[in-house]
Amino acid sequence: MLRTRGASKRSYNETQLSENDYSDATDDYSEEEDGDVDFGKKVVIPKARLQIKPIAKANTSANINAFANPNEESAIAKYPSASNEIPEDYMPDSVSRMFGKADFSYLKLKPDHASRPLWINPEDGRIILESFSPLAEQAQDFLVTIAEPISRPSHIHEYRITTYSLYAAVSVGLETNDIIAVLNRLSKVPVPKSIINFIHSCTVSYGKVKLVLKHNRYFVESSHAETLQMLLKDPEIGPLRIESSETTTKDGLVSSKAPTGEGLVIPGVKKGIEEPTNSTGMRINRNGETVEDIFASVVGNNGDGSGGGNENDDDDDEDAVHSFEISSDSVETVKKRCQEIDYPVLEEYDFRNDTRNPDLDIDLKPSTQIRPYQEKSLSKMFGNGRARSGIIVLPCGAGKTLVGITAACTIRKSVIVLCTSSVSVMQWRQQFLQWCTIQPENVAVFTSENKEKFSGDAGLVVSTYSMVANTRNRSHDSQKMMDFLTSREWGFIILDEVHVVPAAMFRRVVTTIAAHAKLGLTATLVREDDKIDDLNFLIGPKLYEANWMDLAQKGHIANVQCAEVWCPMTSEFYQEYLRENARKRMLLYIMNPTKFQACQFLIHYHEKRGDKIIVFSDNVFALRAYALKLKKPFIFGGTPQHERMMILKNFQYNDEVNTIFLSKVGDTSIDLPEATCLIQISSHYGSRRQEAQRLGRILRAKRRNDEGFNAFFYSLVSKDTQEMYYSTKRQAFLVDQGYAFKVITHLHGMDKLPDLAYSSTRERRELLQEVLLQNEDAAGLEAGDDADNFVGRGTGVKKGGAKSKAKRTAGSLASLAGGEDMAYIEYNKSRNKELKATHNSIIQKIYYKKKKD
DNA sequence: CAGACGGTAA
DNA sequence: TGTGGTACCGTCTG
Repeated sequence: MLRTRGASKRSYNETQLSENDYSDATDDYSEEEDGDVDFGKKVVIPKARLQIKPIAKANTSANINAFANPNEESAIAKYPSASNEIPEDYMPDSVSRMFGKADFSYLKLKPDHASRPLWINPEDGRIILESFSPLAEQAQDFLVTIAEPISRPSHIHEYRITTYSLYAAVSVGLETNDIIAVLNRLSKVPVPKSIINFIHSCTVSYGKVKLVLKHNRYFVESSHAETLQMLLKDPEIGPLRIESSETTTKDGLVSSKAPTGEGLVIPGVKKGIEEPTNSTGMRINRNGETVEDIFASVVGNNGDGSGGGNENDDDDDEDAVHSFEISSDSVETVKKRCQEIDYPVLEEYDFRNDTRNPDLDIDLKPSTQIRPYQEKSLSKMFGNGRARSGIIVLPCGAGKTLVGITAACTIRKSVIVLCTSSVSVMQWRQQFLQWCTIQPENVAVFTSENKEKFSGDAGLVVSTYSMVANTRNRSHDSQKMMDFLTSREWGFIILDEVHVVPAAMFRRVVTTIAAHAKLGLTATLVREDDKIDDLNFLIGPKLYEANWMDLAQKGHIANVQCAEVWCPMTSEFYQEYLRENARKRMLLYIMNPTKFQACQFLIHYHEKRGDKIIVFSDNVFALRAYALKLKKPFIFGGTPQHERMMILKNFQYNDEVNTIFLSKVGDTSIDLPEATCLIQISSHYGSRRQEAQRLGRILRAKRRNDEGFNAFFYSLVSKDTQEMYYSTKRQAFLVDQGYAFKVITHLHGMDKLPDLAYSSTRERRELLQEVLLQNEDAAGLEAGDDADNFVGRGTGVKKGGAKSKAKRTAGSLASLAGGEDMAYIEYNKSRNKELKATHNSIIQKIYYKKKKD
């Protein structure tokens, strides 16, 4: 039943598209590269492109239709049925939706199109970037500013212009005409009218309305009085205005002088790293350095300081600022409404001219240096000399914390940091003390066990979302601390793991804490619900998003080989699987003996190489079963804190503990030591964020660059089960980031592994009985009953073991039969090909086994 | 310190 | 095509 359902969702035609199309398309370009092409030459779109799915629903408030949400399309691939073979054309769907149903053949190519890297789809604002173009890097910088990255595999990147992305572009200082000019410059075809209109209609109203905090009160501000009048006539916003005691003009608005400011230096920027011309450290001017760079390289230097004065676009009105007050309770509503009516609210903090709030004595230590991409993200934030509120997206291990700390050192006002767990609270505190000069007495931690204020009139508070968002009874100390937090004005708030903020309770923190500037940090700006867009008005636009592949190539994060291992169900298990209901099925496919064996094999394999391995299982029963059987330590929710610490310490330093098993605790809230190999045994439910977060656990393993890949990520899935469906969904985020997932259908040598578990029918029967029994009285299972006395048992753990880092041994492959260890097919062929050419990894030595002749 | 509770993610 | 059952967190209480 399952099989037919899977099969009916997608046709092979669609999945087949990506690879073929790339090469076709590339050929098209190179054919015309000779230069003497007619302006009128038609674009030839290979037939396959024309029959892809219709584009999904139109985005709300988009002026041109069909701004599709990529996530709406189901990512169900067709899986082969009972046989062990994979069809040759099996392919996941990261880019298959690229061209939509559009036929571009009516578009006229520019004569020199070959040297221009962009295609623009006139119908939905999708932009395709040829990432092999010499201009690709600059084009990417530009695109990431004005458009949303949708999918960035190796050769072709897909972006989309949306109302949000344009909002972000304007808020980092780009102007309508700049956007269009650069776009036109980069595009192979003239920018379509529809797109120009869209950009115009979106951007004219952007940046006109601001929200400012004064004396702990909120004001909606604009240099255009008529804009505010318009807002006040809005049925939702109008009633929310509160009468200010200040003298108001006859139109009900308060007027004051507009602030000015220039010449800001971000600390920590190493002189002359990226731009040798820049000898005085990076000075950021009103236009934003990065943007200008793009203009210079792409548009040429004709701009005579192009785009100057983009902030206050109507010069005549520049000096006067009008405003009306709203209560803190209505801030969210007002911002939401403004976003809806295409007047998104800009939040900027002119911290250098803020004399009312006391300065915080904080600076980066001289030894602290930030990386180019960290600097780039910060230049988006401080591009006009003020602090813009918004979100910075960096992969795990890329130094988000340091970005936050540097921002705090730039603003130099009281700062509050919110985290999801108390472990990260301590980490933030520690990192602040490590990287910058803040004094410990100026740092306060606010959690259930620590409620001390800082001394002095400015300081740093680190706390958790639940502490601040709590609506229930507070302890006395907690209430006092909370009063302290709400009674004062904060210069800056850092929201760690900002993707949690849209949650119903957590979102209130952004208004209960009155902060001038807000910075959201996350690795994965995705949620499985539709709340992620709310961040646009809760926090602000996405200011910067790093490309994982870029960072990996530049050695900032690890280069990870991802693989999905297909484990056939044993016949006994599959029979039961078909019989059981959804809940029991889950346990059956997780406890599938073949999967267990695959796990055992991979652990064995990677331990021999000297890898440090983390095995993830969402399911606690399976976690324990696997770990106990393999005699490895495990940590789950019920594991007491000191035991966790002990296991992690051993994992980190003890040569004999190279594998640990983790439940969902490992996703967040555990400070994991470096690992180089990750195996997921239970990965049901399609959480892209969880998948990315787990992969993030091995991204720090970047120094050991001995074989091209520094780290390995395996997902074990039981074949022909529900798991296959979820697995594809989960991978979507990583595939969009450009990761290639290989499918491994057979682990050669697995059956020859000594002590292979469940190799006899009897053992498998017993396991099945156990699983079925477990199912029956699941209620009777006391979570964690014998976990306590497990630690270290049977693993040969020597407590406080020898301090030595993992070593890689290269020789292990030879010991494996024939060198053809696994059979695989490739998910993302182009990416894999690339890697194959330069690297000599394990999986490479493995080849795709075709059908037996 | 356990246990109740409410929160989150999917 | 949506909701749900599970694992986990943090906080407060006695």
